[in-house]
Amino acid sequence: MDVRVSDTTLPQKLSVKPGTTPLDCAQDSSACAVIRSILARTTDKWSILIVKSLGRGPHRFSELRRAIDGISQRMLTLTLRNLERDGLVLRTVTPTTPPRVDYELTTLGESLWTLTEAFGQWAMSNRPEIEAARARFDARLDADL
Amino acid sequence: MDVRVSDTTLPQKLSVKPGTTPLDCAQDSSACAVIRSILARTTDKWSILIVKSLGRGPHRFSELRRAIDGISQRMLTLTLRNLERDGLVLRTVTPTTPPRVDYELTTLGESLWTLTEAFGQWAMSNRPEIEAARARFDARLDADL
DNA sequence: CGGGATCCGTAAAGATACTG
DNA sequence: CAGTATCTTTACGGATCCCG
Repeated sequence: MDVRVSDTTLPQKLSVKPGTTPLDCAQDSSACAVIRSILARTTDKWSILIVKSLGRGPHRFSELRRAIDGISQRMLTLTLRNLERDGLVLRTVTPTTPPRVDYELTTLGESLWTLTEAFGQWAMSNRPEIEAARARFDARLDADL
Repeated sequence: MDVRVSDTTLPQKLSVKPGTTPLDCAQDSSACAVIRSILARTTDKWSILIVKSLGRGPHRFSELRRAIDGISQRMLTLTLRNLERDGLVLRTVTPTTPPRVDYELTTLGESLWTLTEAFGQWAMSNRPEIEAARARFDARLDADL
């Protein structure tokens, strides 16, 4: 069922080889669910910011809370628990008074950090272009009305 | 398939000095909100899967709907609109009967695709380790009860 | 076929108060 | 200080109907 596009200029920079279809959700649907759960956990709003913050070394709970603007203590706790559960973050409790809890990235977490860092860099460097695209889109919507 | 993410932007294992705090959300809080909105849009559950599907070339609406298991037509429409608004996806309407709409990644979208692909690869290759960590964590919870 | 509009249930996020 | 528990609120997502 070859469907070609009748458009004028299709960049098509990516070479789509017939045999190579890596990571197709349709053909390995068993793994897909797990992958999706991993992606959902590792790429959600707060996880990215937490991993980013921990990328520069261990931090205490209150330090993270202050570093990540707008996060509630509940979301910080929940997200840290999930990251710990996935083996991305190590939690160290020092039972003093007052208690002290430090969080740090595991080796696995550090490998994830390089990816989130790349994501952050991408967002930073492409911010003007994205904002321009948004403005154009919204302007076109207004014009069509 | 040219998945080079490390060329210029990906920092490999930055040295973690105590004083240096690059990309801190606290010190550039104006940009932080925009970056967060970009990250929220580009890393949410469906966007990643759509970008991944479009990474192998243009697709129609119904193709995407079949390719992405579990997505509703509403979420597909909404997410595609948002991606289009951010300049990541190009929407081409062919006003035939029945109508035909094709979606493809823009150049900006392709640069994002390399990142999501890297994320997917990371999730795939680290899946066993993550599942093991989850099992360990859950087992420890049961033991503590 | 590719949506838009509407209604609605649920689950996640926020705010607040309390505790070891 | 680092959570837990509870309540409220939000918006996410699905189902349905409709139209060009």
